[in-house]
Amino acid sequence: MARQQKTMAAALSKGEQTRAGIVDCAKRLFYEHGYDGTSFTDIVEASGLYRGNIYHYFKTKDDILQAVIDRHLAEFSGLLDQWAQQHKEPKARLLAFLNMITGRKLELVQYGCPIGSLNTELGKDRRDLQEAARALFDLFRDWLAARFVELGHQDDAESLALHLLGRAQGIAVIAHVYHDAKLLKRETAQLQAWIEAQ
Amino acid sequence: MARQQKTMAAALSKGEQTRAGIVDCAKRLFYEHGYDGTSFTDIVEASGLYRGNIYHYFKTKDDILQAVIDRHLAEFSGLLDQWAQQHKEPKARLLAFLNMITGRKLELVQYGCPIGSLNTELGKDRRDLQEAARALFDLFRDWLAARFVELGHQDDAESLALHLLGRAQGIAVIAHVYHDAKLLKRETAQLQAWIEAQ
DNA sequence: AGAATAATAGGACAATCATCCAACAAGGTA
DNA sequence: TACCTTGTTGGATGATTGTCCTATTATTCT
Repeated sequence: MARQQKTMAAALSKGEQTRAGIVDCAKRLFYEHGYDGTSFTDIVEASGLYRGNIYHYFKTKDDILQAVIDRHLAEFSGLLDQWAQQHKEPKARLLAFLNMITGRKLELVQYGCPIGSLNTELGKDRRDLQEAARALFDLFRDWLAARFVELGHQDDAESLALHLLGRAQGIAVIAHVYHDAKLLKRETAQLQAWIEAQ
Repeated sequence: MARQQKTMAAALSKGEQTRAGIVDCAKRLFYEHGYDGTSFTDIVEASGLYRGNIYHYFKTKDDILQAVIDRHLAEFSGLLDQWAQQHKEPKARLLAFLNMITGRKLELVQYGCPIGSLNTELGKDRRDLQEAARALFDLFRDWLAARFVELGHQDDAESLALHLLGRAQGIAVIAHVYHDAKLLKRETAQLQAWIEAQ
């Protein structure tokens, strides 16, 4: 019975729901307060569980982070597929990437880029975890590079992808530091022009 | 006697030396391990003091951070003055900014930008401290903007300064995430061309 | 229905954290 | 010399951290 439910779209067992809820809360908390700034207690309280219970799902805090990274990967991966379906022109697909940025400008201004700030934090003292978080950059880098290949830039597709990623990161950092949504709009508009010139 | 020594250039009293040593160690530790990743014990051990002694100089860890920010401000401010003296042409002065980045590429690749990563970390959970750390960005923004005014961009000098700062931040983030010094060189070369086109 | 497994409840653990204190030594000043 | 400020030593503080038990209850499978 439960096996059959699993084949259905959104039918999760009770445990799977709890686990997903923990990852949801942790994802938000890690984004808003950082990995180190979020304690086990914070996650426990946010997900409405008891201390010991969460340990039934994740052995360590690092395991929770890995699950959060996997969740991010799944969500962004879904977004990329969506963009590829919605737009057929390479440039239109690249512009969808910029639309995500402007569409999320409020949270970006308030908390910075979830991928960039996570990597920056983990890069300081947790190189092992940063390697896992780097996969999020890889995901975008490869997808963007594929678009530049579509545009005929076979030789420097990866360089262009990393250039675009870097520009986006820089915009996020400055917009976050100065809590300036207008700056974010202005700079993404410049990036848009850059894409259209490729 | 001690009063007279203070009027001399590099004559610090014993206490002032100890205090400067604490700030030195904290500056390095905060950069390499982050603010939250550095404990009081770490600072105490790195500066070769005893636990209680450090409290004689700084009441709280936040006070140490403020002193570290002030130290950064003083050092970068000295750098900016130096560049202004060494170069008279506005573009040459702007290129000196890029030379700092390429000159520090090894530490940038290893630990990221000291200003950017500090602001990113503090922006998560310590808005009060991030406001203090933002002064480091202000310092560069204002100096760069003054150079763009010299180049005749009176109206959008600040926008151009923030654009340049953002580009530099993005380069630092990506180069750090991928530990890629070549990427840093390649991207700064593009920024150099951008400056020369202004 | 009964057995096996998953999930919940609640507390305990040692370690580490920033902070603080009080006694002590040193050094310059009167 | 006596005094007072500055600096040193070394430990103690309570709060918080991540991790880990052990019962007990709920769910799932046969």
